[in-house]
Amino acid sequence: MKKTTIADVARYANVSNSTVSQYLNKRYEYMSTETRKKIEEAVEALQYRPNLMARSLKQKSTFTIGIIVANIIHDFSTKIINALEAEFDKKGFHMIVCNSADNPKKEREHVETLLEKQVDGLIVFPTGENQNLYIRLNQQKMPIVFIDRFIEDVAIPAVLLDNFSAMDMAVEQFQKQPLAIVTTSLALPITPRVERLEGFRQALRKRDLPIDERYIKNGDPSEIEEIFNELFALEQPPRGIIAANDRIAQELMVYIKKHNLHVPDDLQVIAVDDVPYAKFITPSITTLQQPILPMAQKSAALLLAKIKKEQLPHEPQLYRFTPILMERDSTI
Amino acid sequence: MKKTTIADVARYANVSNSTVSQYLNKRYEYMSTETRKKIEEAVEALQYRPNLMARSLKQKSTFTIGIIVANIIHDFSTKIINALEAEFDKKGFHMIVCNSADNPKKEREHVETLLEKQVDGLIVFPTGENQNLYIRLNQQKMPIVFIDRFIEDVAIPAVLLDNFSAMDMAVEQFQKQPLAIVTTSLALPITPRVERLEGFRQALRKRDLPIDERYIKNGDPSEIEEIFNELFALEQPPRGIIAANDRIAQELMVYIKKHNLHVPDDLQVIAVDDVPYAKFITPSITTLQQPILPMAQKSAALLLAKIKKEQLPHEPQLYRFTPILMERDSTI
DNA sequence: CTGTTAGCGCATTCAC
DNA sequence: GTGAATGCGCTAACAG
Repeated sequence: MKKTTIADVARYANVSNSTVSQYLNKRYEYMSTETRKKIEEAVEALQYRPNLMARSLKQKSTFTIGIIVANIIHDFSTKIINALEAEFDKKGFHMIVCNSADNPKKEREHVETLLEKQVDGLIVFPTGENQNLYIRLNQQKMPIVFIDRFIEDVAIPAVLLDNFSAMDMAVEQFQKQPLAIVTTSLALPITPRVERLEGFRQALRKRDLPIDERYIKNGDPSEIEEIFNELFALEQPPRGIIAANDRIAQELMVYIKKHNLHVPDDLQVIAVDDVPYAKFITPSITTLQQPILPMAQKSAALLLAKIKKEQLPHEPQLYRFTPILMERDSTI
Repeated sequence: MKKTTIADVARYANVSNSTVSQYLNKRYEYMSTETRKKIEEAVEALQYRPNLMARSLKQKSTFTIGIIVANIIHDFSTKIINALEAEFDKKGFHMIVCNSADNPKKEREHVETLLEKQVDGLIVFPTGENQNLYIRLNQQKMPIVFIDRFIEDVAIPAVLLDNFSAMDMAVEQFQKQPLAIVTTSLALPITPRVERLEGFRQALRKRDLPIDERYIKNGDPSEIEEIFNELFALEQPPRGIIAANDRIAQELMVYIKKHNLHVPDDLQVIAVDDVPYAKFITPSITTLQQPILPMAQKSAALLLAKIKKEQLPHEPQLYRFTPILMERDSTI
């Protein structure tokens, strides 16, 4: 019942604890082939498993990293988690996954507990509200990488979509006006939401199209249907609409079906995030796919470099990834 | 740079380590309000954070549990992970999430490392291949709960769908014959796949319908298109088809669009797992929704009970959950 | 109420 | 080559 320890193995093999420790760390030069064999047998016989916590306590490294996603409900979050898991698994790291649910307090608490658990590094989708916390951690050289979002004036690298190019690419696809964009709530200044709306405005400006804030909307999922109602009650209903993320895209699909809107003739549609149904729904939906795998790989690589203290001298703060346009029937 | 420890706090506050430890564990009865205040200040001034690993080493409990999903690619897995995260978060537990990718060797390795990291318990989607491992762990009283699948002759509770009722409900919905079912690869005897095919056979038998194995198929995602080709090349193509999980459902949707099959007139469709697009695609798809939240709650509760040694005397081994039928246009 | 002591399981000098 | 001693940071008796 009681766990077998290194001492049990040592006793069984008739050697000292430290020799067993050497063996476990594969420093075989420090022992005879004979003792090595004895220890091998003892480990097998006793079904010995080292206690990595005790080891970590000594070595100050746990081979586990903390992930804090802002909202596990988004498709993008789960896809990133999956990709990160694959990356870190290759390097022998485990991930503790937490959800801040876009709640800065929960975010802070998770960060603290994760640090108390001595994780080697942190990957977080920041809510945007804990600047001081991150500034402090950064000073303490805690390895951190942001994904999807960043915090102004905090020198922590962030991996995210090039939201401005994305919106430019989107606007470029539409043939008719007016254009609208809808995203989830801006109650917090969340990077992709802010940037996508701003990118939308820039793309219109660049083309000398009028910017009318009545066509630039945001709201909680529960309010989205009402938002669409308002949009389509305007004297000039939108002829093209950008769903700024997968949640909005889904609401839009429901709305389109319910009100029997004709895509793309009456309304053209582009969704950010390559939702799985985009290609087989009728009509198929044009999307801006985030390059999940490269983004996850970059994040993992950045974090691992920091953990190994391979700090690049002048590392950029923002790593922006260009989306992949999947042209389909909703923008023909 | 060096982490501040309990000793630093003790020195700063002019008390002993153990008094600080008492304070940290909120055993305030054992100290004067004065010293309590002093320690409070010291903790604040030094920005002290306890090292939970050191604590765990002593107390033999880490408040982290290991999750091993068989295939993170399935919608069901990520939904369960999300629900579990919420449950365990409530109780102050963290989760280390691993993916075995349906590879028994990876599964075993993850189990071992997780144990070495001293997780308090394990929730796993077993591949089905490591009976001996689980039997051993169960003897050692390691708290474990299976989800979605179980292993024969291993006394570990499993939370899963009532696949037999599910198939009966599905068959009941169809109005025309012949009926077919397709699931992912049976290279490994994975519970839901085996049970859904068997449940399908039972449902046919019960209704005195012929059982023709040519209509009961399985294969890797890459082979699915070919499987549909075979199915629809039969002298009597299926008039109703069950997609036994979300991956198959997606392949089926693509196939239907590509070959312009008419649902539900030519072909009726039911999918297991309530895929997000089911309600807004045209025609909408009838699904058998797995009750994710109750399943996650049950699993978490079972595991936590085991961890707290509240072992029920005669706990059942299998907790089967009835699916929720979402009747939509694909089976009208 | 507070301090002393002795581990938790392992790694690492440093003598032998 | 091998072992005894020390400490990682914290908790838990047990004295005082």
